[in-house]
Formats: sequence, C-alpha cells, structure tokens
Amino acid sequence: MRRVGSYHHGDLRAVLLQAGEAELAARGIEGFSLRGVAKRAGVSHAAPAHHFRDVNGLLTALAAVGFRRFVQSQEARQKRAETDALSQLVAAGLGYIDFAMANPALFRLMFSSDRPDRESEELHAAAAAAHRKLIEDVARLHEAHSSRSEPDQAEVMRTWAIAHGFADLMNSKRLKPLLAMRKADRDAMLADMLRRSLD
Amino acid sequence: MRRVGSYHHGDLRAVLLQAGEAELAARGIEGFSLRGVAKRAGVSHAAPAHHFRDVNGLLTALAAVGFRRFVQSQEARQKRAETDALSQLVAAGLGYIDFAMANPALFRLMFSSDRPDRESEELHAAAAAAHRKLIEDVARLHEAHSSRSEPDQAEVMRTWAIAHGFADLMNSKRLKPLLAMRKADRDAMLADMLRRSLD
DNA sequence: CGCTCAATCTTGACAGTGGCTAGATTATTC
DNA sequence: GAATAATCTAGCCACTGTCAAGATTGAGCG
Repeated sequence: MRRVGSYHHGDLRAVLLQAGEAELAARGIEGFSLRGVAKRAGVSHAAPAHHFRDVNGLLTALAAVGFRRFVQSQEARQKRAETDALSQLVAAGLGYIDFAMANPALFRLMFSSDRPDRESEELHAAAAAAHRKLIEDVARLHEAHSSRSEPDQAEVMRTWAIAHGFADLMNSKRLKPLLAMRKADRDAMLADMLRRSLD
Repeated sequence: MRRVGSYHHGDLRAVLLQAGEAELAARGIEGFSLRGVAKRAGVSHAAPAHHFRDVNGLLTALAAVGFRRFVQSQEARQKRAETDALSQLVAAGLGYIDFAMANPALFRLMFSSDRPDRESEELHAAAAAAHRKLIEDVARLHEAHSSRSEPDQAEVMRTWAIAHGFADLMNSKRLKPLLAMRKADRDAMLADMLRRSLD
C-alpha cells in the first residue's frame, strides 16, 4: 500500500516499474534516466537501488514485462481471427506489429538495445516463452505437410524475420505508405503482405 | 594534414568521424561519448563543437556515412551474383545483412535510434539514395509482370521488411541456428530463405 | 507489549557526461 | 605585416548513475 509522506511505500518495486514505463514512453530509451523514474515515483534518487541492482536492472525487468505483454498482444489478435493455421500465423504477425507500434520505446528496449541483461532469468524466461509461441504457431502451419512435430528451423526463422521486419520498420516510421493509411486499411494491407510472404 | 602538438589539425572533422566510428564499434551506441571521441582524436573535449553542432550532430553524420557504405555493401554482393532480377534482389538482401553484421552499432544508429537528426540534409540524402536503390531493384524483378515502371508499393515494402527482419535479428544475435554456422553455409541458407520469401 | 534487527528510504558525495563561455593560438585575407 | 576569422583549450555548470552513511520503519521474537 502506497502511503504518501512515509518512508516505506509498501510496493515501490511495482510503482517503479510503472514509472519506468512512463519514463520510457515519454523520453525514449536514449533519454531514460533513473533519477527521472525516481521523481515520477515520488521517491529519492537512490531508492530504486534497493529494488533493482542498477539502471540496467530496471531496464531488464521492464523488458521482461514487455515480452509478456508482447505475447498477449499476439494472442489478442489470434482470438478474433479465423482458426486455420495460416490465418492464426498472420494474426500473430499483426499482434507483433501492434505491439511495436503501441510501445515503440519498449519494443526497442526488447529487441535493439544492449542494456537489458539477457542472462537475467526473468528476462530469459519471458523471451523464451515468446519464442516457443512462435515455434508452435509455425508448427501448426506445417504439421500437415511434415510428419515431424518440430517445424523446419528455416521456416521458423523466415516467419520471425518477416514479422519482425515489418514491426521494426513501422516502429521507426519508415514504411510511409502504411503510415498514411487509416488503421483498418493498414491492417488489411499488412495482413495481405504477411499472408503472401508466409504462405 | 594532422600535426601533433599544434592547435590546428587541418582535418579534424574527418578524424572525428573516424574516431566516432571507432567509439561506436567499441562502446556501442549506448556507451557512446563525445568526450571519448575527442580523446581518441587526441583533442580537447570541446573541440568537436566546431565541426558538429553537438553529439547528435556527430551521430547524424556517422549515420549518413553508414548509409553510403550500406549501399556499397549491397552492390558488392550484386557484382558477384547472377544477373537475373531475382538473384540480384537476393544479393542485395545478403549485402543488407552483411552490413548489419559487420557494423552492428552503426546499423542500430541508422535504423533503431532517435539520436540522428533525420531532417538533416546529408542524412536524408544518403538514406533516400538507399531507398531509391531498393525501389529500382524491386522494379527490375517486376517489370516483366507489370507494365508500369514504378513497382507496386506493397512489393517494395515486403522486400524491405524481409531483408530488414533478417538483418536486424542477426544484428542482435537472435537467429541461433544461423549463428552456429560457418559463413558459407549461413550465406547459402540466408540466400535460400530470401529467395523463397521474395519470389 | 517492548526490543532488536533487517529492510527500506534519504541525504550527500563523487566521477563522468554534454554544452557553454572566455581566452589562447593559428590561418587567411587584405 | 596587420587585422580578422577560424580553430582549439580550459574552466565551469547542470545533469547522470552509483556509492556510503545515517534516518526511519516493519517484522520477528522474547
């Protein structure tokens, strides 16, 4: 329980994670400051050290949170999609892109930063779960054509690269034609391109 | 001409660009320090200000240098490839990936950082040249099937996303099966995946 | 209930950063 | 050769992350 004016906040770790996400969204990964996070949480600049080893420790925890929501974003798309394997894979790709566009700085923290400690157990577990989901979704598409339950490594990598490429380019505002569209049209076009590439 | 021990170095701007690249390669974009660059160049910490507005100005110039070499990396691959349009496009993709793996920090600076000023004329021109090359290479593949000289926007974006996805994932060491291979095998597998995706 | 001890948080310090100003040195131009 | 502009240095400031020391609080235990 958060009590103003007292030494012990009761749940500072969670508050710092929220504040960290806000800082990330507001100032981006390159402007991220631990003191800024502490200020947002209404706490002294040295308080975070009791909950995270250092600034990279906080960023590591934030990346882990990101990977869990990343999977949820894909599942949300898949719930409203057709149930055939290809539609489900395309939906996962759209969820991948949704996440990148909704959380630009967090996405970069997860995929394009050396600051999170990838050896961290929490982060490794969260990222591994996302990777397992990818493998499962690809396997579902290919189990008809293949006798083995494990899909071809090449097909997994190819699928990942395609989804990731769109997500990362959208994240850095590089696909101008898509940026100019309304969301519904953009989704339709992305779905077409994913379907054509993944099939 | 660089004269040691004298005030005027004669070509400090070029020296700073080299030093900046070294700093980038050594400490990564997140550890990049203007003072570190000045030290590498053997000059005081405030000297760079006379050649670049600020640290982001130096990073902007470095990104522009990067885009020019980025195109060269693709052309180098294309020279040693078959001349049919698809092989040429695949070769460009391999050059894209080559560059990312050879210049990890620079690649991130170019594609996944907010620090370079994208409104800068020099950077904009260099990035636009790379984009024009992409459009031409895609057009060459589709001019047989299409009457127009401008290729479909969707095909351009799709091609870009595929190459970029592989490059960015390789850059952040995420495609484990490929990382374990020797270069020749990796190239062959990447070429296969690109060919299958782009066709 | 009261005491002790560990956990939590604050304050103050330090080195490192980018950017500014003032001044020293050198190149250029007339 | 003198004046002016360009270049570079040195010193300062605000900000950063981290560390050490001390203040405050909660939890466990008698």
